[in-house]
Amino acid sequence: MKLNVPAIAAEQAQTRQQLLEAAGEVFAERGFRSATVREICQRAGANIAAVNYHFGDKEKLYLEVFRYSQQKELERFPQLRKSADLPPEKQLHAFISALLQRIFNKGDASWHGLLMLREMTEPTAALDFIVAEKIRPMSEHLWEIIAELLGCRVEDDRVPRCSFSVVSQCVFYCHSRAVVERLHPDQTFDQKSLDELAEHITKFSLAGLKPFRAVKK
Amino acid sequence: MKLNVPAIAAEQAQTRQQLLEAAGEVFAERGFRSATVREICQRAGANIAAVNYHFGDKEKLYLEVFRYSQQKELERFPQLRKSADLPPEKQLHAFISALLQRIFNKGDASWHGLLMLREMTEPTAALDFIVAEKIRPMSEHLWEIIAELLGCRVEDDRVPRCSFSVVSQCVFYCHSRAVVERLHPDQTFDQKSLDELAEHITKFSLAGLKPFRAVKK
Amino acid sequence: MKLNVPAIAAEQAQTRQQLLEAAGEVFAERGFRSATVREICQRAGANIAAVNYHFGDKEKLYLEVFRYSQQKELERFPQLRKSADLPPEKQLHAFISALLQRIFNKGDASWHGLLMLREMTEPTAALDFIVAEKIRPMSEHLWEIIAELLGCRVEDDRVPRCSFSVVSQCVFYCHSRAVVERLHPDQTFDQKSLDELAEHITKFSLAGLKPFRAVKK
Amino acid sequence: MKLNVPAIAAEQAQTRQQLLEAAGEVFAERGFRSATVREICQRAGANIAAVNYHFGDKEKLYLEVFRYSQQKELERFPQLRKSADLPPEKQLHAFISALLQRIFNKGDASWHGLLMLREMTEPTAALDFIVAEKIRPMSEHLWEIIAELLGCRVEDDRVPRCSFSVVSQCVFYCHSRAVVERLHPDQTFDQKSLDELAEHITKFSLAGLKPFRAVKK
DNA sequence: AATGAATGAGCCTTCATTCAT
DNA sequence: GATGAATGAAGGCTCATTCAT
Repeated sequence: MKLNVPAIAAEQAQTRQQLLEAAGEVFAERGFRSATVREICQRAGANIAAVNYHFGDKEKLYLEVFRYSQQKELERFPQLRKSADLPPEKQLHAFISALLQRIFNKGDASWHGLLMLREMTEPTAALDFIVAEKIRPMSEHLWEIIAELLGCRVEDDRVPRCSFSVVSQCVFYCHSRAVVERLHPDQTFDQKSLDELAEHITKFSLAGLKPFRAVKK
Repeated sequence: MKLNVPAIAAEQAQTRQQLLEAAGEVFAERGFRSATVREICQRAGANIAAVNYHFGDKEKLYLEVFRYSQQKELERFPQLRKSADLPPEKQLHAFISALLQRIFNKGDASWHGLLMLREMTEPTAALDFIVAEKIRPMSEHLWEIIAELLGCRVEDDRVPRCSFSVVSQCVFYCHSRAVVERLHPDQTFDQKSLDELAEHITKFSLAGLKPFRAVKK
Repeated sequence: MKLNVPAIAAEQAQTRQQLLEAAGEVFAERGFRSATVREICQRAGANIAAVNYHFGDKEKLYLEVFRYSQQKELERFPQLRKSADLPPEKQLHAFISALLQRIFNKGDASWHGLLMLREMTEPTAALDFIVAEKIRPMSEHLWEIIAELLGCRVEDDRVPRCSFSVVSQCVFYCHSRAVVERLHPDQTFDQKSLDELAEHITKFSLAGLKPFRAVKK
Repeated sequence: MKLNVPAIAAEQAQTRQQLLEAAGEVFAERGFRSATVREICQRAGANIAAVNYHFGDKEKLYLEVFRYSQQKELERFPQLRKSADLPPEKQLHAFISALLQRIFNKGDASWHGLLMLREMTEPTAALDFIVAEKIRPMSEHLWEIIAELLGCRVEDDRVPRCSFSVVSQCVFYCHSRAVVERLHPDQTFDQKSLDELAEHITKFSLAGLKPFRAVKK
């Protein structure tokens, strides 16, 4: 009968996780303000008071959702690592592919990107967390690839600008998805399309970088 | 006593416009849900019942704001027109410059872009209107430029993809502004920076387009 | 038809007053925390949102109730004034009588005293207001009477102590009423009893003051 | 295993007492409604369900607190007894001193008086208990002293009135403490002040009783 | 026996909307 | 036509209480 303690702990953890998942969905769908604690609890199959019990209040739950999202993403997509043995062109293609995969990541975690998008429009404390834990590491990885392609140091002024030119082409399909779908209703985002898209962005970017190359290294 | 009727009508029109301006600001700042009718009416110096009186309800006001925004923008930025006499490289640069200008458009109409951004995250009927009236015309203009640069027909599959690659670099600084400011706190968006940015994007894009050029067509 | 403006103003004022009266009763009966805005609005025949509309929130209403109470009391009991032509013994009797009248003041204002009693047990900002506006003026009036009876200056140390001895006998029947009623269930507080009580307290106090008289003036 | 049962029983009794002490404090500080079961259990170092487990519900705990308070007070202050060998003047002084001591009783039991004060404003069943167990015995003791001083029978009408006049001067400093502190911020209630106060009240009362003395009876 | 996760009623407050004037 | 007092639904949050363990 001593076993019931871990059982209870597990049950509590389960309720907590269900709340986090439900909150992720609802916050992504409706935004922080429009999301109601009631709906979150209903979707999580929990009582109306569950949010306050487990997280204190709606705002703390919101922050916790981002922490949870980041943790889940780390589990699903082990950190992109610079593989020094690959040529930088291949590394760029790998980076672009991976970023698109994350963005169009379907399934039970599809709200992660939407939440981030909402933070862009109306930043809260959560954005600082995202930038520090997720965006900056990815960004620095890209800088190294770009610097190598340009034949310059990572600190060079051209690096961030060119990085933005690359990244922007990827996140565009996340941020402007609603517009893209209206302009090209037949556009899909299945795995095949994603591969083609990665191909296109890599090709465009590698060529785009050329005029910025250092004359001499 | 009948003489004051036109005066009253003018006053009413003024109240209407003040409501639209105030609503634009407040909707942009807070989003549809968080914006309160009270604040809009206060900023417009109008009665709390003014919104319902002039527009029926909050939602109809929201749609009306976009119509008003589009109309105002047409007045301020006469439609970008393809100037067939310029070489396509110059036309691309002009397009990019103009788009950045619109996006970072300061002044009393600075809420137009923010409102559009909000529509990306949470599309409403307003987005259909924006796409039809604003984005599609601009998009088609860009397609023509790109098609000419690629030496292919406007209907070619490469055209929209390459267009997205160009446009994405511009709107990135709008959509991801909050992130950019956190990654590079010293980045400003004054006129000089905007010109340099247009220069960079044009250079990157012209080079990026090269490998997509039709060998012969 | 221009007359409707004052009519509306009057109606609003009436709702406000009904809310204040209802709030006074409910706060007195239940205390600040236990009192519910719902009950206050119901008793006032107003909507649940009326309190927030007229007073901002529950706390501001609470403070306003005290201001209202003080104003009402001033209307009903014109300020006790030292009538220098009466001998101090008569003045003391008049003071005690008036204080008892106030305390046992029946009718639609019977909650005033109860509210004050609650402030004794759990002081809020309202008590500072009461002391400044109501208690201190009365207190200073009594000091003058006592000083004259003792044949000393108002600043003398004996004055406040003896004043407390007098006042305490009056307010006792307010503060400890619940106990008094349990110890002597047949005790009533009608006008006749109040007169007898005033008689008793005056007699007791005048005699009690004697040993504190200044030997020489 | 059976051997730990008494140990457990002792532990349970200790938890019960800690709950009573904590409840006394919290009820005194916040009042019945504002006091939360959570805080009581936390202060007692007990589980949140402890109150319901040990006392049934919050209200039963409240009543139990008074029973506990009375029992504790009996232990600390052995019943004031009429010492027939002392002259009544000394007895009155002793009574007043003892009452003031109880009222300003500092230390870990300082909430007893506060709780009683709360019962004055909003009597519950607890007040009946207090009156029967605590106030009536003290009251009857005072009546005997007063009757002796007045030279009349205990049943005489003057006795309760004069008793109230004496008692009121003592409890005043408890009930109106918040006001006294605002009118005379420099007033303290240390032992020395209490002795002086007892002196004053005795002097005032003995003199105040004089005109009520039976001429002959 | 004792725990603490979970419950649901109820509180204060906000807000778009209505309606008498 | 235009106002603003009033409405009532709904939201976040608190709390005593319960119940499976």
